Amino acid sequence: MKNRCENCIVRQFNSLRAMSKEELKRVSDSKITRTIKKGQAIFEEGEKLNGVYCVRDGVSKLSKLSANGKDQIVKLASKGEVMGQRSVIAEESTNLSAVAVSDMEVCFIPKEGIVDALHKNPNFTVEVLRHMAHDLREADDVIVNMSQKTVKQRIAEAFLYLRDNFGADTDGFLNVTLSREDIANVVGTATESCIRIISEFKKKKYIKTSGKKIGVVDEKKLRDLVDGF
Amino acid sequence: MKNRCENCIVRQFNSLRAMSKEELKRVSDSKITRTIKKGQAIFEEGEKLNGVYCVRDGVSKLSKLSANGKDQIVKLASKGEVMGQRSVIAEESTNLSAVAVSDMEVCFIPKEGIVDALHKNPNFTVEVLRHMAHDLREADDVIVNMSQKTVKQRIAEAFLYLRDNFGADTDGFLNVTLSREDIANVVGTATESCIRIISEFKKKKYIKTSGKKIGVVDEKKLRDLVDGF
DNA sequence: CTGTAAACCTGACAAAAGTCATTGTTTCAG
DNA sequence: CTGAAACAATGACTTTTGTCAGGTTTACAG
Repeated sequence: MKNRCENCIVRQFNSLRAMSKEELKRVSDSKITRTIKKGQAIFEEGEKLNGVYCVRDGVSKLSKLSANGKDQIVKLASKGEVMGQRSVIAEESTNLSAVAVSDMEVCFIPKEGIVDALHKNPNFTVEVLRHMAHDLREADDVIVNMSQKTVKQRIAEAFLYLRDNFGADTDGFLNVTLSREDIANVVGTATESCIRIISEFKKKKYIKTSGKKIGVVDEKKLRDLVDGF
Repeated sequence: MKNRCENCIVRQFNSLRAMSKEELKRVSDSKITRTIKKGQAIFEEGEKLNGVYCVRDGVSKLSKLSANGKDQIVKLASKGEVMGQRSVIAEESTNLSAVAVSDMEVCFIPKEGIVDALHKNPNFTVEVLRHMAHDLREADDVIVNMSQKTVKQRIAEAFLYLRDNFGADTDGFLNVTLSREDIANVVGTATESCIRIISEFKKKKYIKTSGKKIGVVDEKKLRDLVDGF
């Protein structure tokens, strides 16, 4: 239980045996836990990170400011996910900001331990590499979705994605609660367009709402919409 | 001169000293050179690749078929670039098709040599990792562009990108010649919309054309357009 | 050369998405 | 409990983009 942070790293990098005992211990010893309130930033676009953040609890949005002043949310990170690896590995400043979408608990892991393990432990590095290759493939899929699908399709897909990745409570409402604006920023559209489409889905009984909570009602219909009927 | 293929690998992976002499020799010995005609496929989406392709000459488009039947071009690879690494590293089938945009010469490098070096040479692996982290960052930028910029902005940006990355001849015409349909598939729009915007740019003297060749005339105007005036 | 297929272009229209303005509804700090 | 601020919703309108249905030009195999 006390070593949940190790698990973050291990899960993210998908390689339990890739890090040696000493490496894990060292990483674990140097960690710092922090509590973050909803709406607070963990780091901002352009900062130099000297370590990675591992999510213990809550959800964070990773976004990038576009030229027209809108945020584009590129990823949502929840329990067990690591933020800031790219920056640490490439030794560049981050291209993304991380802001808490709910109250969070994160732990910070200084880069030294990670960089060291990367250079000394090929198996670990290969696992990280594999993970990144996979992420890159997913990024290609996102690019295709963004440029070929309509806003309606992207919103439908977002709800299915949220349910599959963050789950739903016993009443069928999504575990992550995003504002309409955040949803708009995930799919890359205007907030008003997003609201209108959500209303339409609600009217057609594809989804249900209760306050800010949203629940998937008709998965099949949403799926059909995404796939172009 | 005979070892230009080594250079491909080295340049792409950005690490001359990261591969040992023997490793380089082995990679170089096992290479196979192939000539590909314009329009021919090098590999297709879904195939399992048992090696990577390194571009010696010409340009290839890497694209993915979307649900609505349109191709989305995700990347253009030219001299010195490697195609198929992700697939080999992640041990997944490719998510992209590679088709020659001009007559090409590529060399094929079986995966064994690469996989072997990855496991045995941490420096090499770290370099590859770094390269991939960088690509992933670029992918984020593309996602933001695709979802926040208008078609007109994306087309203007595409011309600037093509000129900066593939250069222009003495008359100012781009070295890569893409059909209007290909350009449309790069920016993710309908061919007709693409043609209309190209005509508009020509009328406004932002670009010039001669047959299929396109040249950037007013870089500043294009830049301003991309940045939203 | 020359016919033909592919590529390019254009107009007319429809659909999708963005913008602006306004109002209703929550939320939550004090 | 309450009032301001943030969020959600909706109408009216414009702009952008896509689609269909023709045309014209260009490339090139035979």
